[in-house]
Amino acid sequence: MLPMRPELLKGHLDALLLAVLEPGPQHGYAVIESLRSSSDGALDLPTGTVYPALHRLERAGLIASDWETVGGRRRRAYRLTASGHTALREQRAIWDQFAAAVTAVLRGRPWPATV
Amino acid sequence: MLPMRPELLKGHLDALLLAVLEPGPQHGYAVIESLRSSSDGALDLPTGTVYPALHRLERAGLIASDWETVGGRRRRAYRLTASGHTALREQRAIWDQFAAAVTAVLRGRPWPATV
DNA sequence: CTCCATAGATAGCATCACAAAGTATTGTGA
DNA sequence: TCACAATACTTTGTGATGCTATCTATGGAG
Repeated sequence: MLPMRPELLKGHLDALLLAVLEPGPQHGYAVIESLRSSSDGALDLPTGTVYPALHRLERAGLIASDWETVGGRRRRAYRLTASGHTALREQRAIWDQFAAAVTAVLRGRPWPATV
Repeated sequence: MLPMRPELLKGHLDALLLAVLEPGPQHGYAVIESLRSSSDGALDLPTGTVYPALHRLERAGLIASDWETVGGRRRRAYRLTASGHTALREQRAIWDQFAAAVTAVLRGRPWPATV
């Protein structure tokens, strides 16, 4: 698995985090592992990327957190808010468009008119 | 067509430019129009984005340029170098991986083991 | 007792697309 | 004739954001 260039993720991280939290609450460390496992190691994000991003999403009101203690360890469980669910829907649509556009250009073929 | 958030493109622009230049030389202004038309308006990049990016690619040796005058207007025709062709191949592979990983996470399904 | 996995935080940096402003030429419409 | 759009290129500065590096802390394995 090639190491992912850092900048590639820019602007797409929020969508990934929201998507990972969609099935149910998770704490930060678990989010990192979810991303890694569900992408077969392709998305192996450092804590310095994920934790600040979660804080940002919480400030934006897209997720909320509760502290919990499990096995003597404090952890913060994040869950999607209503706005978070809405944002995730939008982000998915934006990603689909973006991905289709980039793929079309990279393939050198014109945009598929029939979508 | 939704306005594309700026950061989404980060790290992917080089691949797009190389791909547009693959069929043959083009000048900057034409590159912008190629991107717009081949993405049905989704990729409508400002000159302040494209021209510096072309300079960057030229400094990196992935493209080369020749000045030409057409109808009294000076324009710079860019073409892929050998390194540029190689880079484009790599970038396509990287994009495919990245797109597959993001799509998998957004779809909430595990990475397809059979690729 | 040391080391690793778990769990979290953050300061500072680097990258890069973009906004905004400018130069210059050609063609068009009033 | 004169304003304006389209063509064509350039550059300065800024903002957003992911990453590196470093730090704190606990629990279990060896």
